[in-house]
Amino acid sequence: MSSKYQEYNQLNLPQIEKDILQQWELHQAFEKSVEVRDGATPFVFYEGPPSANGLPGIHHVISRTLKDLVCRYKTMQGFQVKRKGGWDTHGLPVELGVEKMLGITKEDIGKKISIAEYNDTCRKEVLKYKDKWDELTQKMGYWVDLKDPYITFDNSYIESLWWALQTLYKKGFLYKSVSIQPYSPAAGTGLSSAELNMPGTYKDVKDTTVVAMFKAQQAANSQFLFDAAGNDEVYFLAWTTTPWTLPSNLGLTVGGNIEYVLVKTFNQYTHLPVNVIMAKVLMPKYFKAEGENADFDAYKEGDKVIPWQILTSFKGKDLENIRYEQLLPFAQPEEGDPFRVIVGDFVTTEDGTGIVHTAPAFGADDNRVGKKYGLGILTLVDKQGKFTDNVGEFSGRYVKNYKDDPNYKDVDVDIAVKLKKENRAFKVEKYEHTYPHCWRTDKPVLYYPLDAWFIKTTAVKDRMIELNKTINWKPAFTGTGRFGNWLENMVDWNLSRSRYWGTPLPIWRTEDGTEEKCIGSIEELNGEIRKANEVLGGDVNKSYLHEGILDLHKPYVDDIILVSDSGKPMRREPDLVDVWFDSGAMPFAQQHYPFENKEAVDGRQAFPADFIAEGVDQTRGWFYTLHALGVMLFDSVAYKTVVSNGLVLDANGMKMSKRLGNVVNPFETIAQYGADATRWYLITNASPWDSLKFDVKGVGEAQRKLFGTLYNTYNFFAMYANLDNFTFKEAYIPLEERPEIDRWIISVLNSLVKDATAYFDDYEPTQAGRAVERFVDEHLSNWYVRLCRRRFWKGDYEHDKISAYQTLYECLEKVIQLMAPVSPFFTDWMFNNLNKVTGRSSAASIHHTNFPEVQSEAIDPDLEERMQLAQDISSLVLSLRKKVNIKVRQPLQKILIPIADAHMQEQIAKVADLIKSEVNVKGIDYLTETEGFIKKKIKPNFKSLGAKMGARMKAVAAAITAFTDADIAALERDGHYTLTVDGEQVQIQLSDVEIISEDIPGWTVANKGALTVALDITITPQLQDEGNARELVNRIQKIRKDSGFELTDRIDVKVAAVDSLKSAIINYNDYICTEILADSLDVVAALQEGTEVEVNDLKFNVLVNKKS
RNA sequence: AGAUCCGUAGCUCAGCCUGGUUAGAGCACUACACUGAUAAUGUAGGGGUCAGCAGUUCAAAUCUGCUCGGGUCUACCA
Repeated sequence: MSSKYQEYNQLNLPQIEKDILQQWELHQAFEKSVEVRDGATPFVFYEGPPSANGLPGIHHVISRTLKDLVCRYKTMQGFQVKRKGGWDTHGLPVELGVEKMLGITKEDIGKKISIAEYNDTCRKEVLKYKDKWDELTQKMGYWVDLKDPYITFDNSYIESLWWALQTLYKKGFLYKSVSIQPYSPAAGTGLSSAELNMPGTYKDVKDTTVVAMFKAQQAANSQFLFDAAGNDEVYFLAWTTTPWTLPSNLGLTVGGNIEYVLVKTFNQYTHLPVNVIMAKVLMPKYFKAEGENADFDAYKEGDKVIPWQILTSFKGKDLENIRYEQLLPFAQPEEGDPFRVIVGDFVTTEDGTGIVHTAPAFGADDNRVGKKYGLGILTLVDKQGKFTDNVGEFSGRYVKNYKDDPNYKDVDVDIAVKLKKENRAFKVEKYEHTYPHCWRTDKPVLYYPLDAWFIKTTAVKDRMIELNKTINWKPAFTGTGRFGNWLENMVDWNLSRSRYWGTPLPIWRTEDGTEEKCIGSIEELNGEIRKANEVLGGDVNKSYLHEGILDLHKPYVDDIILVSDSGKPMRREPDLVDVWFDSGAMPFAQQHYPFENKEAVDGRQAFPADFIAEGVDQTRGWFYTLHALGVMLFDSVAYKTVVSNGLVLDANGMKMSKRLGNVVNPFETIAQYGADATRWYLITNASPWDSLKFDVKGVGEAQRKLFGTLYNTYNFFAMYANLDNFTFKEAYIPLEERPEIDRWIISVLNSLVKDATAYFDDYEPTQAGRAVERFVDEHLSNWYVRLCRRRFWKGDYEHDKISAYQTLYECLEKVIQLMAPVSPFFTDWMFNNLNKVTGRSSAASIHHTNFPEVQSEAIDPDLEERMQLAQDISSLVLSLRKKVNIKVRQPLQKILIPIADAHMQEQIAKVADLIKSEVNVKGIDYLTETEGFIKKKIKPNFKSLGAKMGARMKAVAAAITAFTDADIAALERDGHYTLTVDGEQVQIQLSDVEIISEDIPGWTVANKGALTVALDITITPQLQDEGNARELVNRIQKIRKDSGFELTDRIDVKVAAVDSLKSAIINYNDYICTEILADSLDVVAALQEGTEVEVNDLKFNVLVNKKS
């Protein structure tokens, strides 16, 4: 233990942090913070794994600060919080990075470079920036276990994923199907949504669009149309921007509640009379108003205005299942019941005709609704992007110019021409819209049916929605809004990715697809490997027979051939699984469950998480996959509380991106301002879920304001505590034996502890931090310390002084504990500085201590109220002094305060001494209404009055405002008053108005709310003397300080005082001497030596000599 | 295009859920004061069509609808 508190010359946060980091490492502070809670209730936290193939940015600092502070807080609350770090290592971004680095494309893999080599490169590259990440983790003070992280490419991790996949498989949740995915014929590959969202992929293109005419078939369910049309032909109109999909059309989708009309008119190309069906609200797009009910017989070719007439109208659902003739009958689907009108919820009347041409092969919506109605599927375009051989005259033609053919003819145009000729086109025009393009080839993407494996999440949709309601979402609207909607509209989870670096799907199939096996562990696979070799013989799986499989990645798993129950060879389904499966499975995969740690997960010790936090962009990513797997595998939520933090924008509100070059480098910010100030700024500036405009100036402000103030307060304490040898060795002085102001700050401190605890418990660190800021600045520094300064440097080391030290010490001790979760370095530094001397805590670090508990008995609302009164009154008096230009150093006789009730007077009386010394007046006079000369003002209380008066409110308010002094007096006397409004009598109560003492005629007054203060500004000669004495004290103190004297040095003083000061020096000689620690103070006639000073515009010399 | 969040002083944010009549704070700016915490502090001042429009209401920054601007997610769909 040290006997002196360390004093400092300057606050250097970055240096403090370096020192503390060293100590943490030396003493294994993090490990110990977990150890000290051995046996305590676990608080389960999951670290969302970052991908280390990109550099960390400032936005990573905010989510990690959030995670860290919750974990530190819960540790201080007595929970054991294990934090296993992790790395997300698979996936497309890794692969794209490697391809870029090697200068290859996907097609080159397996040709120019072996899959084994490629994957080895990925494995190395993915942890490229691990060192940088580790450095950030350390420097920002994020406590997470980096020594034993989970890594998603580890065999043990993948084995857990396989267990999960097999479990889902056994439950019947894993199936193979066709899905419509973005596909680039030019590149010959499917595209991920990430690739589709790369900048520049969406381009404006001009396409030929067609409103095609689908001829309805006459039948019982369509008879109402034909009745209206006089048994003429009836056509459905459907618009498409991709006419090349028309040969694959299998359905027409309408909106169930949309109103449609049957219209009699002419085809503008063939001039034949037709009857067409479309949505009513879209008619103006196709029909001119003046054509309505025009003369049909008079119409002739070339007329600008085409006559039309509505024959009947009906709802979309009336059209359901009406059949129509195939538009371009080149080929028919092998199965299904096509060419029907169906109902879908995605139909809008924004554009087109309100009837959607539906080709299940080329649109996700189309496919979904097609499946629902069993339309079948017809794919007349091959993977090169050209029509198949069975599309008549269009066979073999590319649907878009994928080969850069200079003679390419737009097939859409030819289809439009054909339809025009056949009286099957109602309108053909160019249309400009945005369309996605392949980022690598710049060619249009098309949506194409590809084989894929799915997880049937829709089977547990209701359960997922139900369990989601038990999750504590911060902010709540993310859970009900964004996430809730997402669940409501959920589709099955497409697991398949045709890539190389990822978790392989552990499914082996016979060639005909009739038999398959889903493998759930390494052991099972090795058994199957040997079995296949025995049954199939030869070289099958030869290289895997001895040691079994060593790496669960491609290409090794693809070498393995298994055998089906009927003895047929089975090969692995070539897909990898979506990386989101990797991260969604981390709760159990990080534990290598169920092969290890089975009890921890099954016994709900390590599952589900009590808390997770990530960026709001993870809502449909990690948050979703965690939830889906939690529900499907364990019928449980995966996390009880989730905080989604917003984005970090730059100072101008722009998203930070490498492209714009506005990324804030976290290392620089931390180096300059320190991690504590950075963390504090990030947490307190905006709620975590609001997007944050990051401005380094704000970090500087946090540094100056909060940390600077605390540091000053500490230094102040240390300076005097060292002089007095205060080490908290005396017994704790009971609160009731401490002065008012001590009990007040302890009361406020405990209120703060109460509030901060509630905020932290509610995952509102922003509110907690702001409350702490208010306390440190307004209450502790600018009121308590300022008012108590004299107590620390005046007088003997006895009861009052010890009380002050104990009080200030306790405030510092507890406030840094409240701050410790957010700003771990500075608080630990101060904790050590304090604790080294006092040894109050046996903990080696603030992070091993228990969070302060509220002492409710210390909270005194009355006390807090009257101190607020004292602050307000002081503030008013100071403003009055300013108004009449009288310095605070000049004592004044008294202030007058009108008193509303006895309680108020009692309250003020208790803090009268504080007020008097703060504003330098001799006394306080309380005025009650009996004095009679206070001018009062009355204001209606709208809230209570409004409820009673309703519409008469305005008149009542006017009447009250017009009250005379007599009216007010009457109301105060009787407690009620009857007034007449619009001829009606209404009674108002005292509680319906607010009466304040506004003015005391003849006095200088100031108001704040209901509080009024008047100041007596008469300066008597005696007051003048006292003021001058204080001026002199001030000047001599300055000389002492400038001369570098110690606080305790005694002095002799000679003053060549001018006449006007003499009486002050004589009358207040003792006072002055005590203040300046002088043994003698003499007035001399003239003085050559000494320092020139000025008081009230008079200059004279003062000589100060230190006694040896 | 849909969903959702955001828009209050030059800047960063409270207040909105639960409507109440002079809309607050900090920073920055200006002036004055204070000073044994001093790169701190106090007082005063300027600075706002609470994004816009409409509605509900005696009363709207606050509730409702629409519009505009910004962000995010989902989709790109006829």
